[in-house]
This record gives sequence, structure tokens and C-alpha cells, in this order.
Amino acid sequence: MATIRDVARRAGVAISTVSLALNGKGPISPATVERIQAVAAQMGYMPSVMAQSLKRGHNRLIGLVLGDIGNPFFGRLLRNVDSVVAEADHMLIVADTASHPEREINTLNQLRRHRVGGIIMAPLSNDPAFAAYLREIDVPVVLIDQYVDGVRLDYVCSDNELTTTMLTEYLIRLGHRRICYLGGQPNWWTARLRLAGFRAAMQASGVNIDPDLEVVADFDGEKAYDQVARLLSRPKRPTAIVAASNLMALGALQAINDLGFSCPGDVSLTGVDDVPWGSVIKPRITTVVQPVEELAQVAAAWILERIGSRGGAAAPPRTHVAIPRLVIGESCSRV
Amino acid sequence: MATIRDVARRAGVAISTVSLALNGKGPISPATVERIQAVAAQMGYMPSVMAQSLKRGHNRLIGLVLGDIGNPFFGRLLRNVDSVVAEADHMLIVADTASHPEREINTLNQLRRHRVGGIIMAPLSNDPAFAAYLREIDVPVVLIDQYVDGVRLDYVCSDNELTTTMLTEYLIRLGHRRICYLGGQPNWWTARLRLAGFRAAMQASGVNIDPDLEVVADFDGEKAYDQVARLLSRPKRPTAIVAASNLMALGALQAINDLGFSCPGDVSLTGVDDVPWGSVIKPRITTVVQPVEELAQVAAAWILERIGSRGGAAAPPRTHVAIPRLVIGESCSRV
DNA sequence: TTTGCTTAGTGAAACGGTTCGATTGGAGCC
DNA sequence: GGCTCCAATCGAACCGTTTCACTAAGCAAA
Repeated sequence: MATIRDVARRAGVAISTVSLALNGKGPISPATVERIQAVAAQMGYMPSVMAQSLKRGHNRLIGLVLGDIGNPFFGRLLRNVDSVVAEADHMLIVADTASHPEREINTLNQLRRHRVGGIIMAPLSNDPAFAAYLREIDVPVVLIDQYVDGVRLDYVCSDNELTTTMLTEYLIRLGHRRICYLGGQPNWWTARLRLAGFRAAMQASGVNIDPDLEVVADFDGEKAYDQVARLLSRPKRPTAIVAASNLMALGALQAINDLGFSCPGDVSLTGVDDVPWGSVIKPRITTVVQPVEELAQVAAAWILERIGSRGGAAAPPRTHVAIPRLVIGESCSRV
Repeated sequence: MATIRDVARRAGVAISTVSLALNGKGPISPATVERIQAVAAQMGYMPSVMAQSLKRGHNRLIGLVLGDIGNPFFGRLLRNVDSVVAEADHMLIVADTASHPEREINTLNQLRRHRVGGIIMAPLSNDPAFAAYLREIDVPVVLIDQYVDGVRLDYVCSDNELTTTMLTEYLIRLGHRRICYLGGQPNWWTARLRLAGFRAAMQASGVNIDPDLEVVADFDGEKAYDQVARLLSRPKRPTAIVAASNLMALGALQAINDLGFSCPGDVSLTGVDDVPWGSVIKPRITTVVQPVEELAQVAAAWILERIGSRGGAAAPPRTHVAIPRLVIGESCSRV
């Protein structure tokens, strides 16, 4: 690939003249500018972002660290983040930690070696060592979806507590009392909040929580299937299920069907978040959807802000809580 | 962030000594190496990949250009590509063209400015101008999923013709004759091949193709819904449907249900590719799935090879055709 | 003619590393 | 003591760009 030297030689001017001309900076005569542009175009010259960055002290790269890009939620997140940062002429280095929390520090270090201007991350880890690492990090970081206890960083999420509260209240209004809750691993930030949302709604309505019906299924479809199958084969089975994720809701639905029960006839079912093509799953599951576009846009805008104002990196951290939306399907019935 | 200069000063040695010591190259005394390592660790020094790359002439970045990362197929592709290149200490710059073919050249140019070592791309465009651009490109490119006429580049795909051939033959074996084909836009490479696969299977079995039943639904769920709804309300309706994508299959299923028909009772349905939650969609759709992991791994391995052997970039282009797998569900019945 | 002001363009330093030829200082040998 | 040799370390060039102080030329005013 041609370098600025080649262009300068070919155009018969100094290197600095080429730089000035192509960036439209110095007082270069129109004739010269035109000649240089012509030569550059003809040679297919493109400035090396690496070299530019080295000089300027910052490149136009942003790191995006996710636990599982295969998950459609993160896929949509990625897409929307990309569209915003591309607008600002930035590009995304995407790293998937493949659901291994222990790889996160390593991944972040790699991004730092690349001197990315900022990092957007949906963390998995939530231990003090990781928090300590984040507290010392010297590049702007915006957390998304999941938080890390003990750090002070920008954080963008939807109101996780509200998600399950809305669903639980809805079921209670329909007359349900024996409600099963399918939750995630309690070391996940969002899992704890969604559980709290469920409990708050139950208590607010004065409904007793049967501890046996509050199960952990690790945000995993198969585990949800097993748990629901187990609970449905017991005498006092639940009349409704609140699943803290779409995957678990689908696992639950499959269990309900496979055991010969009907949804919503025998068991009402609700979940969190859209599933792509959810519209063709029968019955359509009543669900609370997170505004992914909003999350992505705010996170992207914030990281660009932090990058833009070098000093402003010290500005106090902000939190944006997006309000999820209840989408009523056909998976719940009055009891 | 500390630079190599800072480390050198603090350790009381020359810059070159630090570089040599940390890279384990020169004959540096063990005592000095240890001291330098200690100082570097204490200062949190990390070499700048940009600076290294500038000197070495190549960075450890690979571009991945996709039309829609929101699509789970590409999400899984991304995840698997990332896992392979990460193994080789490379990172991925991901760019989403948001289904705008006209942005592709721009995106590729941006990646070239970043001096990525190679590019993996699922192209949308397939016009001569784009082919001409690709023919001149000075960085290794591996195409995946879709090809571009008139270029000579590595290409990784699954046997697109075979996908629809397998489905069609399966339906014919079940006794179907009036088979509807839902295809994609003919300017898409994969759409043309899948259509050809359908026709080949029909002709091989001596079944007449009713041109009215061969419709274009643009790989789009809504369009498929409309088309199927239209065809099903006519007197001589099809007894089976081959959809050239999962999205169209789901649209078709919805239309079948909404019009009061049953699947597979009245209409048999088949599709191409997994849907992430396919296992809970009733009925489970018979489908041919592409081995995404295999595609991703081959593409990643090939681009790493091209990057590795600088001269080898001129090696003749290869093509890898993966064999898709027929997964029989409950959406088809004998007629 | 000298002075001063513009305009157009140049040269060199700097960014943060790597690499290689040059330079030490000391040990071993005669 | 002078020689060679080797291990350990250093210095400088270089990668591709930007930026800024500087110069050379042209011209108007004094």
C-alpha cells in the first residue's frame, strides 16, 4: 500500500505538504492541492490510521466486550452500538468472552494494548478482584446490562426489578397465587434484581411466596425445562410461571407441552425479553421487553462523549435506566 | 499509560534493553530481565499494539463485514470466528453494513485504512463495480456465505443447492407434488442456488413445476406470510412448502395457522437453517441446517493462513463447501 | 533599495515501539 | 601488559503520519 512518501515523491512536493493538502489545513495553493489529490487517488493512497493514531495519541476504535454474541439480545445490541459509533467515524473491536468470566480481564488488557479510546462492556464477573481492576482502569468504560459492585462507572440498563414486578403484578391481577419464579444465577446482577422485583410484587399484594417455587435455572433453557417438569409433576403445582429470561420461558413452555399440560389453559407463562420470531411461537408469550435500541444508543453516545472530552473522563458517572414495556400475548389466563 | 521510555528510565537502562528484555530476545542478564519485568509490572506498562504494528508492518486485527449482525446466523458466525482468531492472538473489527450494499466499499476502505491483516466478509453486493473493487484489493479477503461473480477469492459456504434439493426430495418421497417454493431476491447468490436446487429436485423426479407456486419473498417473514396467505386462499392450493430461509418458514407457518389450516395436517412445511428457539416452535419444522461452526472455523483458519504467509497471499483461491444436515421435525406429513 | 507582510511550501521533531550494528568492560590467554 | 573474545547493553534508524517553526519568493509601501 502506498505511503505518504510515495505520494510526495510522485507529486514532487514535501511529505508535509501532502499531509497538509489532503487534510485541507495549511495554506497550500489550489493547484498544488489538486495535483496532490489526483496523485493520491491514482495511487490508491489511504492514510494509515495506525500511524495517525500514534501521532494524535488516540485512535478511533472502541472495544465492545460481551459474554455471548450468539445471544440475539447482544446481537441487536451490537448492531445498534455499531450504527451509532460508525456515525462518529469510529469502529468496533468486538470480543466475546464465551461466557468465561475469568477471561474478562485478559480481554480488557488486550483492548488496552490496542489503545482503544473506550470500552463498552456487559460484564459477567462481579467479584472484588474484578471491581478493583475496573477501578484502576485508565480508559473510559461504560457498563451495559450488568453492573459490578463497588465501581463508579457509567451504567446503562433497563429497570430489571420492574421487569419481573410488572409480570408478577399482571399475573396476580389475573388471580394467580401459586406463582413459580424461574431465576438466574444469583451472582448475576440482573438475576438478583429480577428476583427482587418478583418478591416485591408478591409482598406488595400480600401473596405468600412458596420457597419451593422460587427456583434457579441459570438463564438456561434446558435447566428451566427440568425444573418446570419437576414442579408440574408434584401435587400442588403452580398455576403460573414468571421466567426471568426468554430462554427459560421457552424451556418452560416446552416442559408444559411435553407433560401434557396446556398453556395458558393449565399454566400461565410470562417471560422477559423478546425472542426473535416470537410472533410465531404459539401461544404468543406475554413478556416484558427491554428497549435494546435505547440501551445501545445511550451507551454508544456516552462512550463517545467520554472519548471526546479528554478531561471530561473524570466527570461523575451516570446511570441510565430504561423502562421496559409489557407486551401482552396469549400465554396467560384468568384463574 | 506508561510508555517504554518510562520503564527504561525507571529501571535505569536503555529503551532497547527494555524491549529486548520483555520480548525475551537479546542476551540480557537474568538479573536485568527480572528487574525490568518488575518495573514494568509495577507501572502497569503494556506495549502499544499500534506502535508495534507500525514497525512490524502488520497488526493483529481482522475485519469482519456482515450485512446484519442482528441475524442470529451471523451472530453465531461471529462468535465462532472470534474464538478461532482469538486463539491466534488476533482481534476482530466488526462492521455491520445494516443491509446497505452501497456501504460495503466504504466499510472495506475503512478497514484498509486501519491496515487490518485480512477481511472476512459476507457480501451483499454482486455487481461488476464491486467485483472490480475486490479484484484490486490489496489485503487478503475470504468470502463467506455469499459469493461475488467475477472475483477469485477464498470462499466458504454450505452447499446451497443441496439444501433445497434435500428438502424437495424429502417432500416428494412423502408423496407431495404441488410444492410451493418461497425464495429470496434473485440478485442474492444464495437465493439463486437454492432455487436451482429446488428445480433440480423437481425435474429429477419428473414433477411439473407450477410457475405460480414459485414465489419470491425476499428472505422476509412478512412477505412470506402474504404470499402464502394468497396461495392458500386459491382453489388449487399447494400441499407443501419449501422455504429458502427460516424466517420465511416462520412467516409461512403463521399464515397457515391464521387461515385456519393446520401444519402438517393440511400443509407440510420445510425451511432452511436452524432457528435459535426452534425446538419450542410447534410443530417442530423440518429443516436443513448449515454447519455454522464449520463455516466460521474454515474462514477464520484461511484468513489466518493468508495473513501468516505474506507471499502465500498469492496462492490460488480455495473453496470450501460444507454439507448441510437434514433435521426432520413434525411439520411434514405423507399425502 | 530596504523593510515588512503574505503566501506557499519545507524540514525536522515527535508519537512508541523494534532491531541491528556499535560499544563497552571484563575475563582469559600468551 | 597487551591482545582477543564474549556477554551485556546502548544508540540510532526506522515504521507513517502530523505539526510547527521556519524559509524563500513575491510584492507593496516607505
